[in-house]
Amino acid sequence: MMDERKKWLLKTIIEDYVETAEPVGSKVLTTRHKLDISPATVRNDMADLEEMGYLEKTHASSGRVPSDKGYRAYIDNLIVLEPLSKEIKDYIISFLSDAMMEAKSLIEQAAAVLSEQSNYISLVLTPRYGSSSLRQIKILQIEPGRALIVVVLSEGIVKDRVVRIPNIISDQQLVELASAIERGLQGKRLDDITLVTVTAAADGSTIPEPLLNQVLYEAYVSIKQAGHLDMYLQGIHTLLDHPEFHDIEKAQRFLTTLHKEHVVAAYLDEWQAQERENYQDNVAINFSDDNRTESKHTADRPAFMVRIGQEIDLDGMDDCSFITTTYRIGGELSGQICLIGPRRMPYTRTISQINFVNRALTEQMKARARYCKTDE
Amino acid sequence: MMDERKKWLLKTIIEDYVETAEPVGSKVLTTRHKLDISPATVRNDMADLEEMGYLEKTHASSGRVPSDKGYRAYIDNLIVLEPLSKEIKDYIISFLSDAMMEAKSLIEQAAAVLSEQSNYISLVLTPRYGSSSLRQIKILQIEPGRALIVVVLSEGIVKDRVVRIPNIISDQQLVELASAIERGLQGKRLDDITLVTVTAAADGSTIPEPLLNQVLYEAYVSIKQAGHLDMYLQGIHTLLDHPEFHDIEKAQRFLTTLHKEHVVAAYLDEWQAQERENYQDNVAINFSDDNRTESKHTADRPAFMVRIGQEIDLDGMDDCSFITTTYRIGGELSGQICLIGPRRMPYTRTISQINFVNRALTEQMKARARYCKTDE
DNA sequence: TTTAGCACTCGGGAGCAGCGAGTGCTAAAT
DNA sequence: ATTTAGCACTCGCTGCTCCCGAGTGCTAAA
Repeated sequence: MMDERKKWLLKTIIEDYVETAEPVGSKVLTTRHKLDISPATVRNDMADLEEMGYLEKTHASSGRVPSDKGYRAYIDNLIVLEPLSKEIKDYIISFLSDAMMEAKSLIEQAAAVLSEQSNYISLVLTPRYGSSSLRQIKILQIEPGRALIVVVLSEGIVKDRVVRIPNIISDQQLVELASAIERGLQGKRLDDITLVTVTAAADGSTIPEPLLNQVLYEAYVSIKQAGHLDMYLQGIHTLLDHPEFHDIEKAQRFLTTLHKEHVVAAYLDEWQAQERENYQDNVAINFSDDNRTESKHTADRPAFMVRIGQEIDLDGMDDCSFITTTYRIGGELSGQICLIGPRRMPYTRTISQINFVNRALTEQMKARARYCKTDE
Repeated sequence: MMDERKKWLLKTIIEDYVETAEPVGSKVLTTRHKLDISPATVRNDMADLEEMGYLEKTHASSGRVPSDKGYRAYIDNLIVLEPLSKEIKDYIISFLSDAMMEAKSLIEQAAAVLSEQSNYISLVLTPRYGSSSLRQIKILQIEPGRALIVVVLSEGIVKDRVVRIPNIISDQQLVELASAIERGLQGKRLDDITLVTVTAAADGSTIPEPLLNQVLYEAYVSIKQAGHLDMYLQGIHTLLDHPEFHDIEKAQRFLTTLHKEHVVAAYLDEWQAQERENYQDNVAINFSDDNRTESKHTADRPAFMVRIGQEIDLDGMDDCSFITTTYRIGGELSGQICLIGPRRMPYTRTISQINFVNRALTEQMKARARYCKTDE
């Protein structure tokens, strides 16, 4: 059914289309690649590929354009990733190393560099820290009536927020309260901490009852919020660089959906959960179909997922592609890196980029851990 | 030269154009507003207004469109602001009151609500805190090798960052170091603090020399960064709602410039400085030209500035308008609220909105201060 | 000073023709 | 059994013309 030549054709058609953004026809294809078969032969194969659902026509007598299914086959079976150049790799690494210097977090920088390199929109989700545990909690009085609550998780993640507190509590009382809570809850999983647990831990505080409750509530919320997932979005300005968004309506719907950040984040999060279940089935095997397939990185390449077109059911994003990879911090915790662009995307390049950013990010995290832990 | 009727005409033409986005012609104008003068008369006046530079034609036989100068005259002399409805006001206020509850800062929320209400892009700059003074500095060890440095300014502004430190310093040493610095620098203006001052304040620490220097440097940077201006941008997704950006090239250039956030921020910041100098001259007097001018708010209305079209020299923004107002925190410190949209903008509405957000923001700041200070 | 009347301008949409890149199909060639 | 040449056909795009309508400026009368 799907012989080697057809596979090669499909791959080539997709790559040509990605490059030119024009439907590709039989004639052009043969000349462009100096094929030793005639356009007519190509036409026959194309007709077959179309019947199998890998290609589509934009109108009755136009060239072919890949369908969702075509892209899917390409990604799953045909693609040959090309390694990034040394310069690019070094650039990405140095970009992330600088992150410690600046106020921006490593994760934020990862989103920035990915978007910059790919010229698409990037989106990085932090892990949900629910299964992580509490290491420290501090309450600093900023001024009478306001305090900064700092929560440190076992992975060294720091989150803080400014809260209102009753304005007649002394610095000393707050410090004592915080250490009581810390002692009581240290090592507990975030998910297992409740307002009741917090209150219990604070037993013995010298702060009078009603005032205490307010502070405890804020502490509780801070701990809970520390477990929430954050999201960094970068590169919206690249949107109009891609002809598929020159249709204003489309671009508008896209932006509107993207603006509802939590919707997109929730969507990605859910996916990740699903994906982890089916993981066993999806062991993608790159069956090579020509001898250009020298460089395979199956070993050290982080797993990536691609969602194409209709597979995405967010309004206004049904002719986009999402490329996502999962990065890990320590054992349990994982977050996601995501690249959003039109379906017509140079996957060989973008996948390499997202994979490398993933590797570099993970590397930096480890390096940080190593630096901090002293041993190992 | 510019009699009452011409003024009224100019005002009406601008308001019609703003509403319809179509060049306005003499016929339409007379019927739409049931004028008791004929189209021919209107045409004569329009010709005059054009000659004076207030109106333009898009082509030889088209209706008129306001020029930069026309908008300027409108803003300076003709506009009659309309107060916001009670509902809207309440909504804005409640939106900002909630800010304390969420992680987002008041200022970030102000940007969000302004953009949401106006459906334009909003941008809020925090003050530069250089002239503000240091109230607290704390250094919390997160784990060996990493610390959180918290800086609190006299206005109750809190900023913090995670830094690397040598990993053999004890918690106790850090606490002592921080209080030494705090004692030494408390009440000093941020601008007056240098690495030398910080080092001097830390004299007597038990941390050995080379390690100490690293920490001091980070503390110094944290203090300096606390003085920097931050910027919150909201509402990019509204861009394509406005027909003037349906030209892809234009929208693209706009986004590219906006992406260089620091450029825009610097630009606004510079303006503010300039504007403050010429402040005396600019005392805009609304000379009323018809008796609809019942509701003037000259008294309690915060000053706003509008920059129109060519007056803005940022690439890709030369047919936009910037509306800015300055909000104050306490005495010296002031930040900016800015609304960016196309020149054709319902100024009566947007100016009221930005003014009200300014008032509400200032109010919230005061309320917070009052709550914290207890007295007053 | 205002207005009616008129000739003129220009953008934009509708209708139409021709081009070109593409197709599918058939029949001959390998 | 494939592959290929040949051919008729399709359809989007471009450019052309034509016309409409909303708008103008100018002139002469009110």
